[in-house]
Amino acid sequence: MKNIQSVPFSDDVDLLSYEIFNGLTEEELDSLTQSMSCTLHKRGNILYHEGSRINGAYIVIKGILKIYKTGFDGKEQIIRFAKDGDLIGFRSVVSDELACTTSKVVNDAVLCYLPSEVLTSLIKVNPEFAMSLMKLTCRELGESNKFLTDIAQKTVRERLAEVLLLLMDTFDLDEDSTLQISLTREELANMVGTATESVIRLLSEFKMDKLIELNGRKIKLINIPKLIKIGNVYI
Amino acid sequence: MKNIQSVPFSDDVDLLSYEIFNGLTEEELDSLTQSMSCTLHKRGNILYHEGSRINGAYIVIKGILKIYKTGFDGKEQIIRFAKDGDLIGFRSVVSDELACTTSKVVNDAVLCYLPSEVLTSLIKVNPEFAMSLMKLTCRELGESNKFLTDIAQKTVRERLAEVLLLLMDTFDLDEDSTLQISLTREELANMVGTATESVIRLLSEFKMDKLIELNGRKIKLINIPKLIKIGNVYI
DNA sequence: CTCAAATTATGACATTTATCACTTTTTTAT
DNA sequence: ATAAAAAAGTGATAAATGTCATAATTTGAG
Repeated sequence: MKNIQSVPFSDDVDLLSYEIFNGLTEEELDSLTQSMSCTLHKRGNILYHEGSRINGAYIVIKGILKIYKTGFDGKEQIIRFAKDGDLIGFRSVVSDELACTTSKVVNDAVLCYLPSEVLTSLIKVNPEFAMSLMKLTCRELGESNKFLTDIAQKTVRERLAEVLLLLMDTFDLDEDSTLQISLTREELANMVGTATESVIRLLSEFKMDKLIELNGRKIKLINIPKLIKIGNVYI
Repeated sequence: MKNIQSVPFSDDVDLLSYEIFNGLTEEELDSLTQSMSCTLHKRGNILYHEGSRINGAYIVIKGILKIYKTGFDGKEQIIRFAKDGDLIGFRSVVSDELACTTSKVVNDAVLCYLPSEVLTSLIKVNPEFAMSLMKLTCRELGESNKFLTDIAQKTVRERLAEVLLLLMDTFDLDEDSTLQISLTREELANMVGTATESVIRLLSEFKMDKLIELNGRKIKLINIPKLIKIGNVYI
């Protein structure tokens, strides 16, 4: 497959710098490095499909992936994005269930594969690591519940404002206060949970109201306080 | 407070029978029993509020609680229900964050309080217990993501059918195929993520279509296959 | 560079769902 | 048992959002 390439594990990647691996000892980290295989994945590549059995997790070294579920009529619902330092696929490994989401590369990514035996044995051997993974999952659960409530109660307009701010938090703005990540209108719709046309119209409205500027897929946030107000986002 | 009463820890409650405590040794279980304080909570009692700091989790011995988030305009979004054997409040203890939900007693409940130190020390000492808690959280996360997708993509009608089936799975039907749990229309609306009036109207429609029978808050499911079809529920 | 495919954009319209105002019924507390 | 409060039910209406059709523009593969 031309869109996956094996890449040597680069020595300048410092696993320790990733929050998840905080509790690991030097030796554990070394053996982890040994058992990892790292690959380069091109945009569009699917790591795993919803419903498939996965035998390990991936740590994202570089790049961006979208994690989504596919609804009854085939429409994607984006659950979250993963970027450097994020662990993906881990939920299915631990819960011993089939993957409940699909992971697709949005920006070319370098990923390291962690076989589930390695992961579970680390959990059993190192309680601090177990705790740190558990924290991770609990935070994710908190976010998922929050977003569930938002989708249930906020209007599409409010949710779109919120999503723009969420993207700002996750991927930052460049010097120009433009969102560093660029998504298609459809992908935005799949985050917000609405129709693509609705996102297009609302973005135009936001532009008219001088909240944002649009330049193809680049979105520049020019009135963040107002977006916060519209999205009912309390920080 | 008259709606909380301390109750002696009854010897016929077998903690081991709860899935979460599977991995614990006899001694661990004994010391756990020692450090637990059990109380009886009346309907309407709030265990903890969203945003409050909680210093322990509760194991539900008996009764039903609803776990919900409060939206911007004060509307509740029910995330899940907890019943015998379920652990609640645990997420905030582990992630070391403020409670992100409120827990309210729906059916009078007996709850045992587990101080967070006891819980965290058990996690550190017993990897199997840690794993079992992690599994629990991961499953919950999977469910939350599924529900998120449903709310984002399904119609209110579909979601109501789905919620009825969910309640069937969680609380079973009696001999009469009536849902064992009875909720107000507003509570149903707060699960489905819609207005109370919409639930009232849709329940009437379901009744007209001979899918259910209504008797006050008692809901009898008389055409489950059709409900499955309407809710697009694949089992 | 070029062309097909994908994406973005826009208008018209249908549908769903929320909101409000009000009545009836049920539940709860005293 | 009775009054007050809460919940259930109903209709009218408005607002939000989805759907469909179609055109313009952009993107990306070769």
